[in-house]
Amino acid sequence: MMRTHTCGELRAEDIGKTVSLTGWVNTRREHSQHLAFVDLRDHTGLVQCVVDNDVDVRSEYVLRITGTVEARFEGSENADLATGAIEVRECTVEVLNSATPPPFPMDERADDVDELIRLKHRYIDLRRHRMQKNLRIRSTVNTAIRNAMVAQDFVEVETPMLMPSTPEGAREFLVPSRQRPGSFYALPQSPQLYKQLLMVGGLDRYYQIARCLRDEDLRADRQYEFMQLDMEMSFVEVDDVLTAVERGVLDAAEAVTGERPPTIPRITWHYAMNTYGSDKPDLRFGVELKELTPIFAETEFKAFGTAESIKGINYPGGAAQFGRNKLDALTDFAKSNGAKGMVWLKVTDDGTLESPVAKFLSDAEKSALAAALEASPGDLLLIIADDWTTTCEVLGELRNRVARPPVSQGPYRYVWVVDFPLFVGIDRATGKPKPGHHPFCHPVPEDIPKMETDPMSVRAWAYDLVLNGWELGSGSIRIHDPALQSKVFELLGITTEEADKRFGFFLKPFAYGAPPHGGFAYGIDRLAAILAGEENIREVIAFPKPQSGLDPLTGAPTEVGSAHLEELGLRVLPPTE
RNA sequence: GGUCCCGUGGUGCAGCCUGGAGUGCACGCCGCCCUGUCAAGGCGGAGGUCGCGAGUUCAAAUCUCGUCGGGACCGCCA
Repeated sequence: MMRTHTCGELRAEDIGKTVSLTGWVNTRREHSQHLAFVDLRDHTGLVQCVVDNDVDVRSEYVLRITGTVEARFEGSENADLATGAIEVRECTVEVLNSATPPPFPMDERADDVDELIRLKHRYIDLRRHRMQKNLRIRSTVNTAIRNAMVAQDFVEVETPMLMPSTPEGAREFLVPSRQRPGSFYALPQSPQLYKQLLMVGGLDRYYQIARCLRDEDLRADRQYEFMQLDMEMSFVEVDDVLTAVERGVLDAAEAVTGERPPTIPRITWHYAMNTYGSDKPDLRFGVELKELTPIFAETEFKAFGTAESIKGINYPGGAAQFGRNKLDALTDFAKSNGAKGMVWLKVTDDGTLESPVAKFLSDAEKSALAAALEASPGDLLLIIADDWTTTCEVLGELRNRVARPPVSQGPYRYVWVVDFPLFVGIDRATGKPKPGHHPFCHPVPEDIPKMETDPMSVRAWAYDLVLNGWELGSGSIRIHDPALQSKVFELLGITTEEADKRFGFFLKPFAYGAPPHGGFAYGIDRLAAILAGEENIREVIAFPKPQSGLDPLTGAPTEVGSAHLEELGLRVLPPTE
């Protein structure tokens, strides 16, 4: 090694040692012809080196410094630096490489720099403490998860990146075949199909930190490529899967923060919707949805009189921060989310309710309403009256809008949402129900008799893991019984021929003895981002892409030559108007 | 496909509403000075297609339209 120590590790105990350090010039403070201070930086931190100023040493020069560790002069210690008690003196400086000045500051001021500039120069941005910390947190998360899976007898198996195109779900990236021009592989949206085949193959417990690719529009929590902890288990029930996943995510949180979150609570999908208005509820704050429908059973207020479901939330102390403009904006927000309208009430200092609709409500209704929402002076009450789904969903959006802290702000509140509905909504084209999770998801057995009579009420053995209001992942127990699978296909309006065509390579193996099995997959980028205190997964990805999907560093995607295209049997169409 | 916000020396901002010479601030950069600094300090200097293109105007960083780029969100992500 060119160094004897790293920059950030030197302490008072090292005084007297002759050391060689390597790193980048973080800052240089020059005092005269023969005195300058160089803060040398590597991945472990900074250390101050006292150097002779006749060496030309500038920002981001790559140096090897050999010198002696000495205590700093009394009064000149730096408590902000881990190495602040010491400095390296009598330095011999070797310039290993010079550097042009970086395009942005290397300290936290660069957090405000246009992200595109950071991405164009990502190799410099990565030197910064924030990125070093984030990528190491991510590595810690990966390691903790791997260890947890291995400790539970999971076998790591890699699955193909080149697979057949399947029309379901997210838009795929396609890879043209050279040997079969006109035919294409698809890059995996997830290893879903393969992992179930591994169960048929008797692997018993499979896991993989898998790269998944989806050609959908990018967001703060979405990239074209992302990593999932993907797992599948045989001969299990829901509880077994949740327990196995839980160990990994709790280990990861503990490894990063030093604190183990409590056992993850489990709530049903219906409870989540009814209480938080979301299937990915953020449990870090209250502001729960309260049932108000019975209070207005006899009301003369028309907007409430005809509604199937009336619910409200109380944002404590919110009256003062919501003036008329903000309340109008909230109302518009509620409408844009599908509500017919929104009723707001402010609790005044004497406990009366101030609202444009107050005059339509009886005293009894008002006091029952205040009691149900536990209203105190200064509170802001928001009420939605609509069908149950709309009421819950809109109030859930309002709850997040007014009261939700940033996702990265602790504490970490994991929650399992279980018993998702088997079907969600009706496909307009076919008139048939749409699968809530995917078409191989096992119904809750006691609900199977209702599949024909009341399909929308059938629950599934499907579950999501949520952290601070972000969906980390989802999974289910799969159907292993061909008869039950046929029945589900039938309800979905998928004929036997269609099923064979679309899922044949996947379904046929199930005839050869498929074990009951189930699994889960969760996003490592999202988990790492939250544990790193970031609100954007790009901050925990070494080389992410911006919203356009164009890589500002490499220029990808690029055009390719006609010979290359011809070999693949491809011709590019002129741009459409 | 849609809504909203942003684009001014290398970086971050102000200027724009109410048009009048590329005006200002901080950091960085270059040079000089300085023997104990901590994002050192002092003095001096360089550095600009105000994203791009039209339009209005005697005159556009500023007003209008378009376009490109970035961000947040909706659609989309079984």
